Amino acid sequence: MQVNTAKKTRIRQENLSIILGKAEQIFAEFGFKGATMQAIADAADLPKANLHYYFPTKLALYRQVIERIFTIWLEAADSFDTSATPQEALTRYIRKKMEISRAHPYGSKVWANEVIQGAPIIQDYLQTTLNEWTDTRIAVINRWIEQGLIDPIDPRHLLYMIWATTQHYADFSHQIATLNDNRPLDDAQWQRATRNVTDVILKGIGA
Amino acid sequence: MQVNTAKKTRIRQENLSIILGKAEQIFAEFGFKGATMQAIADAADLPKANLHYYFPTKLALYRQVIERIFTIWLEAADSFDTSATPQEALTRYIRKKMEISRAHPYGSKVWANEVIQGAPIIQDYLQTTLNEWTDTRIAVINRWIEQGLIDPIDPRHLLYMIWATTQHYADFSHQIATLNDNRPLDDAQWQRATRNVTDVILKGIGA
DNA sequence: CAAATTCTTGACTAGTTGGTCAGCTATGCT
DNA sequence: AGCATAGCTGACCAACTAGTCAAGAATTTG
Repeated sequence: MQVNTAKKTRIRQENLSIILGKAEQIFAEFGFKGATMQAIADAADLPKANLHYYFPTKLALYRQVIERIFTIWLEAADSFDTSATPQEALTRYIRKKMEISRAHPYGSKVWANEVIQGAPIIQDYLQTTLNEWTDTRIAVINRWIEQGLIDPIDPRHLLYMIWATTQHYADFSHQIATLNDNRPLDDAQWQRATRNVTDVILKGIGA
Repeated sequence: MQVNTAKKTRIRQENLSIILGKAEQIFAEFGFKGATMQAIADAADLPKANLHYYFPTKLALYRQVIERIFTIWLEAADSFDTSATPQEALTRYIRKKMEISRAHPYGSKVWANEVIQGAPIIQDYLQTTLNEWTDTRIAVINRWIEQGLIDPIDPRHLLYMIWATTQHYADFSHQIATLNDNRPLDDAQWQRATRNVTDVILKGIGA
């Protein structure tokens, strides 16, 4: 049975992967409504009807794209180690978020687009998983404050600042490139950006 | 002639204003492609054909919306007083940007959407006006660094951080509200947010 | 090899949407 | 009042697009 399934799904796995990747790109570039199944099909080099064989509707495809992004987000969330010092936890978390912004800019853009438009699809994720995760980190930050390890800042605004700044490098990459002689940031520039962001935030909260 | 024009355009002025306002809202909520002329017409309580009387095409309407937003952005830009101290200039600029995020969330969202999608419409604004403005402020920040008024940080990343953080409160207002018991931030919370952002950034750059 | 299952695809449909237009009404001026 | 200009609008169309489907090709299994 397992062997059977594995063999069955070889082609399937490949096509799913290609379609999801291209869909992410097209959704990021044109928004949900602006992205057409035909455009995604062309990008994936498949006939449109084939897309509907794997994903019954455009919305279903979009949901899968969003879920993949959310998984990556959770991966970064874990790097906010609640048992570490403020310096360690935040440095690692910021670095991870910057790495994700660089590795998955399209995913970040789709997510941003979705939230900007009122999160019609991912509302439940925000209300449950994100809300819970945020509460635990707020508790940790408050403990740091009580212990005098950082300044008494509102933990929520610290988190918003980290999210905003790190995701900005993905979501606004076009603007950043335009102000960088129309070139995307190179390795050294990404490193410098990460260091700058980390330094300012850590120093800014007195860590 | 002038009197004539003024009288002529009374109705026109009113309708233009209503349409642009509603269009901003609909574009923010559904993106360019997702926003329909019919939806904008309904929101403005006008027949669709009437929209096309004032704006020949959807793209023309969108351009006007974007231009209005850009004007507001320029207004904020001026508050970055190049002759003031770092503390004064940045405090005023951040406060202004936070005020705009609160007063014009839809405009900010349209702008964000546009940039995320590669700025197909506003590319020229980025290349010219924004680029020039950025260069002058970079020069100012570098002077501050030379004079030892702030830490030697990359001026670009400081600007990106300010843009990202302040605009986050507009663009991600839905997410912020969700994490705030499903309520938008109230007056006190906006003040607190502004103070937090200002404090962390100023302290973070050693100002 | 033959049967069964999975995958592929061109052609089609129903619904949506930007934009048009001809004729109408309201407004303002002399 | 009468004329000219500006503003309004229902009805319509062409283009586009998500989704369907039936028939065929490829792959796997026994």
